[in-house]
Amino acid sequence: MIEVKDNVTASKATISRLPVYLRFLRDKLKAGDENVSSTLIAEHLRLNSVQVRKDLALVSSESGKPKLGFKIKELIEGIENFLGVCNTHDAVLCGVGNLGSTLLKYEGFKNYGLNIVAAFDSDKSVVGKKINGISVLSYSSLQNTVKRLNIKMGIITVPKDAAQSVANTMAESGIRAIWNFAPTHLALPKDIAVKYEDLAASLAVLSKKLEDNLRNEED
Amino acid sequence: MIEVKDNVTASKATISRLPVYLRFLRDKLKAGDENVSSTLIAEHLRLNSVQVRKDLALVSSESGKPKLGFKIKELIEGIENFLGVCNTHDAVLCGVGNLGSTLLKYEGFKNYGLNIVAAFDSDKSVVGKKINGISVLSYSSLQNTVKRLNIKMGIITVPKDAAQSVANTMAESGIRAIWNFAPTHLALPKDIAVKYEDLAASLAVLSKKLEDNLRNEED
DNA sequence: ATGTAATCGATAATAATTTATCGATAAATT
DNA sequence: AATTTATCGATAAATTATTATCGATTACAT
Repeated sequence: MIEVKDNVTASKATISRLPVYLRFLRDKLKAGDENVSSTLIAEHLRLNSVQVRKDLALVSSESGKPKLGFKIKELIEGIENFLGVCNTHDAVLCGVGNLGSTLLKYEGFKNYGLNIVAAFDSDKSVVGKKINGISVLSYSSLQNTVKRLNIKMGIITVPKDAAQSVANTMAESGIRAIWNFAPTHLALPKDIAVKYEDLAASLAVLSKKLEDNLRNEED
Repeated sequence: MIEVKDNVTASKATISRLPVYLRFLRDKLKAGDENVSSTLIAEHLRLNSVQVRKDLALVSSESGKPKLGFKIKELIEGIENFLGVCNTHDAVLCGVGNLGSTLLKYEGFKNYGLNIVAAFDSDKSVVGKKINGISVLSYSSLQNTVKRLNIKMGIITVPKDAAQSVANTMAESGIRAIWNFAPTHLALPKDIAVKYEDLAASLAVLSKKLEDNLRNEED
């Protein structure tokens, strides 16, 4: 029986650190370790140990032991539970080009509670195919499928110019969360959650870090 | 002549918002608009208008005008300039699988100052090919190439288990910033900047938003 | 058994970020 | 020309996030 903490609010920053912990912990477990200290996690992940403890306190039901740290298994369960790895989200993907196909083939999502049930494209040459076991259907059937299966999450991997239109269709079909990989801004009602997968933004952050590092060395 | 603000420090949060502004502004410009207010940007991007003004003040040399807002062109120039879209970074990519190929084909990087000069893989069946004009070389030549061309940035798109080893090689070759798409944690010296492209983390954030939205509706 | 070192959790302090307020200004309107 | 309105920038306040401190606890070594 997994104990759940309810009414817990984690900041966006914490939430994005949790999968990082999860990864690290899974690696550690695989390596045969049973316990881990916040200090060790912090060192490896370049974080502050107090922060690590605070984050973990939010999601883990058991507390750590002095000198030993935390039980890795416990932590993993806690994080998985918090992130809802168990209560899986069904999703549809729209746009089976390079990126779309790549995502369909990506096995890692299952570990994080995402289940892509169907893909859509308007290009007849890909419709009817199966990628990694997921059928590619005609774009015209998106709306019906989403309604019928009561799907709440959509992934957009179409070209820039088509993205807004796809997003609108998804919204009309009842989708409430959109993961947008198209390099464009989407105008959508506020009750629809949107997450932009913005490679440019990531790159900007990395470039800045690099420049800062290089500059600091000169001085 | 582009005026540059120097010694400006933007927070990580600001830096990751800048590309978002940039995209939005480019869209607006394309749509024929000349001016834009912080209010409008904030509304569309779901931000606070004061925050938008502050962010823009960091990167833009001209100030906005009451009732009109900012000149879009000015803003674009300012952001591009700040993000170093001009001072391009050369980079190498390692791991020409699904994801690697997709990234090599992605044209958007050029708009953000990233220039992938070569790709590497240990699989002989892809070595020698060209993808989007970029040669795929043998992994064994990575170190020499990086040193010779004095490349500072590396992109890792190899499978999980190979990532650490590739990262080490890159570090030894003089690379100072690593963009890691492999779903694993990397242990690296602190003077090497690392940016994890963590789809799981994005997904976690989106899932949380979705759950919160759905929960709020029940009440 | 006793002491030592590592770690925890709680609380306090600090720092960073976001948001609110407000007077000033410039375009648009009357 | 005067008034209204939208917007700005600056400053202040509030919120949030991070880091430091410290007594308590527990395994491990002596």
